[in-house]
Amino acid sequence: MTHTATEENYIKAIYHLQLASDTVSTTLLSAKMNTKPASVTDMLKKLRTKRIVHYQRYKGFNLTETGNKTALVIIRKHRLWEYFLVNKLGFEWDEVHNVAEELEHISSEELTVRLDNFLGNPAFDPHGDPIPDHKGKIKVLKQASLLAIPVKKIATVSSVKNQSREMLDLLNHFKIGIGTKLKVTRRFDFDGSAEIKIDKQPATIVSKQVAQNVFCIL
Amino acid sequence: MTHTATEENYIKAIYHLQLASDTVSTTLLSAKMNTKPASVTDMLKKLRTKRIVHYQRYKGFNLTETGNKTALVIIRKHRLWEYFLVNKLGFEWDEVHNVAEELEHISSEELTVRLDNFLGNPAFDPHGDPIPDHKGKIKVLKQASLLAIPVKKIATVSSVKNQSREMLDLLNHFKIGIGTKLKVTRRFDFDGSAEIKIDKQPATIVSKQVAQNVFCIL
DNA sequence: AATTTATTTTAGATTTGTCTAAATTTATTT
DNA sequence: AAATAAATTTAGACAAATCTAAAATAAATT
Repeated sequence: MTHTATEENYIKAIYHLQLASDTVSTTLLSAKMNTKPASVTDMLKKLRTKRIVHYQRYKGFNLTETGNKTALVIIRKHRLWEYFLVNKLGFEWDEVHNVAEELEHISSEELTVRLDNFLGNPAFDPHGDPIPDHKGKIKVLKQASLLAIPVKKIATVSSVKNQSREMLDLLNHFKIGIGTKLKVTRRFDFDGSAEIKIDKQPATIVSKQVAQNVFCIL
Repeated sequence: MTHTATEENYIKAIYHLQLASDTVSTTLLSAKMNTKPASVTDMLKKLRTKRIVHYQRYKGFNLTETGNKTALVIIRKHRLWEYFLVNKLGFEWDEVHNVAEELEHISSEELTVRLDNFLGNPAFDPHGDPIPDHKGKIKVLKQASLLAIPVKKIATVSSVKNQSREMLDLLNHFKIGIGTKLKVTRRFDFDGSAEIKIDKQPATIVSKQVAQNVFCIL
């Protein structure tokens, strides 16, 4: 079955909200979609007849098996295009999201397969988020933020949660990117900041806000 | 001003019909768009308020200056994506049209610029159709079909009108592609077929239908 | 437990792009 | 030039995705 771009956007949004909690509420989804709760209710009825969501009035909702698979296809396309935009067209990190929001709705399956191969079947997008493979399988990394990793262990930056321009600027200044190896040398309880060290460079301090958003594998 | 994908499709269709004759009729456009004449009338009113077409009821219509520029932007994107699909992703000729029909509506100007550069600013798409540059300028070739070029002059295949799978199959069999150098050695008036020669290969005969669709520069 | 508050749903309206059927205008033919 | 045919437009309707305002249900508080 095919879906409109709007339906796909709802499906994707439900998927992301379900990562936090299994059943999703109307108001929460309306906030994420920048629509009114009434519009969400209308859409849920449609998605229910398409067997994309389990939904009973007043009881919240979540994706069916089919809905989940559909979400993963959309996310796969989104992240493959982000990879393309950054690694082939030279876009910056923070510029790609909106364009990828449009590209993810291009329907051709053949296109997705060929794009995936052209890019070398990447497992992670430029922000470090995993790209589902053609079966919908996701590589899960055991990640922890700079707030949570043990002190003095070398870690590799694997993803960055906040994908704003401002964050990118700051990380560029610190010379931190996906794949950067670093260690947390000290933590300061007063403000939650952390001292980090990259190679032989002099140690620097990153704020709690930064530390919360930068994830590493050990 | 921005346009919906549907509006863009109408604009592009009007552009193509205008190549044949300067003013376009409702029925002709409805046939091209696979809609009813009444729907075309509705859309024309909208495009008129957007100053995309000159239109007076019962009198036909054509694109304004603005409409023309808009059409060229859409065609530019369509052909750049076709080039990408064939030359980077390895699609065949005849598979790319439908996908490019979707991709041409992606709105980011930055994307178009970067894609163009990534591809090396190509002047012609895989079918030999010219790709408008960022100013809307088109490289016009003095082309003639195999029916019209003089006998025994070496010519270079520059474009193919019919872009079907069947045509591609036949041209692959003859080893004819964009850029192939050949000459017409004889013509047969009975059925309009032509004998052609490519390099040192033995001469072959192509039907009138093929000859009409293959265009060359001298 | 009753009341108040918050959430969710329904009802009815709007916009976009389409349709059919009927009316109008233009073109063609006798 | 009148009659017929063809093309075009109008009028009114429908589905999709949204909205506002009001009603219904659930959750929280006294």
